[in-house]
Amino acid sequence: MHVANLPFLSRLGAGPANPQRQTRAAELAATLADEILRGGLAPGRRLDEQELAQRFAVSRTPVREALGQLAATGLVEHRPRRGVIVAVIAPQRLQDMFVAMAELEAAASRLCAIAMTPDERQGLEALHRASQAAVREGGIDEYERFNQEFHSLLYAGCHNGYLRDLLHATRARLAPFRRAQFNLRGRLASSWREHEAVVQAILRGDGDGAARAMREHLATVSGAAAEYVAIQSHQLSA
Amino acid sequence: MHVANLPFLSRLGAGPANPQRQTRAAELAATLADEILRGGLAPGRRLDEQELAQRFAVSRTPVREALGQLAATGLVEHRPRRGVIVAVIAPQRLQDMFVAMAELEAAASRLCAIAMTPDERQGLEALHRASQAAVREGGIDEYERFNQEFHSLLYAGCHNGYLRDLLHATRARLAPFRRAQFNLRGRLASSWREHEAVVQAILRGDGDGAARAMREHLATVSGAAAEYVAIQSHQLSA
DNA sequence: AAATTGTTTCTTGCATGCAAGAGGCGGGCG
DNA sequence: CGCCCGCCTCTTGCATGCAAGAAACAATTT
Repeated sequence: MHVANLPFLSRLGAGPANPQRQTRAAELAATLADEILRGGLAPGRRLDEQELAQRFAVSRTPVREALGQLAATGLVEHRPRRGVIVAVIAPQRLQDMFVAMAELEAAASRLCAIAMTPDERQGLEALHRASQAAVREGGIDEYERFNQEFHSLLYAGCHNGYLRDLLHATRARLAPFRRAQFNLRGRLASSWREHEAVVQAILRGDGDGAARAMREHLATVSGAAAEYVAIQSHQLSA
Repeated sequence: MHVANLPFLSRLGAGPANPQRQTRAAELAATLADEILRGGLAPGRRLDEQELAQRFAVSRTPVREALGQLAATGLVEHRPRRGVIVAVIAPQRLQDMFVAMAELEAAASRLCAIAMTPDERQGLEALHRASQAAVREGGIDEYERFNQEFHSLLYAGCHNGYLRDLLHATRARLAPFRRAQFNLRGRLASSWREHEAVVQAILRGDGDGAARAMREHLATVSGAAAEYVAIQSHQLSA
């Protein structure tokens, strides 16, 4: 690339209210992670340093740093001297992740039953009640939003930052493989009832009950893993 | 979609020598991770690029890549344009990690009760029986080795690679704060009895019981978190 | 003396250059 | 006709150079 170092151009498009400027490498890592988790970059796809450098109008150095960071998080795989590819998740590992996710959510539910503040309990109950309307009217999209918020309240309510990080990260990794719409179709009512069991157990301070209810709830959802092979092969062919 | 640090999936510093040659950056990252987890580099300590470059006889480039990877795993903290320091773990987060660790081990125990093969069950029982000798003779070091092996068998027996990774990573992060000897002194017999409860539940296929027993076992151990403040302030002053 | 501001120095972030490994290709060989 | 081996090219890994930000310092002012 023959473009000289033009640092005075770097703020273009960055927006005016840039609170605290990050490094290029961090921005790139965030952008690429986003694309991967959204499914825009299929597993197995090669990430060429020069190509990315051109695309983002930077030199290879920050690109390399970004790829290295992504490799450290497991989102991409680094084969020494042979380049970087988007990580390919084996079907067995995906299955493991769904199972582990259920256990993590169960643990969070248990902690919620013990540790949630009265306000948080009220908030959870209120949200759950509100979602009932979406069930009655069959609003899948709306219910899915309630569903996400429901789980987010649990992540917050467990009052455990580390567990919350594990949950967020695992959820993000599983996001490309969740077909929420698909899973919810025809299951709105039963999903709501499963949530109901979780909520009631939490409200009565029954940690074991909350954990069990959540595990059962997710056991049905995680059947989605079966889809994986089809999705994976489809993505690889693209 | 926002991707936070995914500190827990790091395989840095784990595992034996890689047969295939790695890059300098990866070696450096592994070495530094090891030093940090062993406590050789205290939290808050500044990591100077040039200094590290000299020490390892490389240029700043691979050092920077290594530090970036460590930052992605959460082991160090990167302040843009202000350098890198060894991550300082807040007391609250440490407490959270102990609690989460207990939940993860409980989950593993549950899965063991369900999924362990007959061979694995026999192996676990055999190890547990063998460790009884160390208890009788008061061999703390010996018992600690049995203890580590015991937990390793559970990590393997749950047949869930993702959960195993979470457990390994969390255990590694907590390693500097575990004072195993301290915790075991005078507790050998009770620790063994707690293990006994876990083993028996697993052998009879009682997942809930195994999880509960493991949670109770670790609840006593995690009191170690209280030590943290003293350790931390001591390390910071060095 | 404390605070503030201008200056100097040090460190980081990024671009570029170069050498070595990996993969592709064509020619010689079985 | 297929296989193996050397060459060539492309990519990666690392070193180096340079500019900008941050910290350290000094001098001036209040």
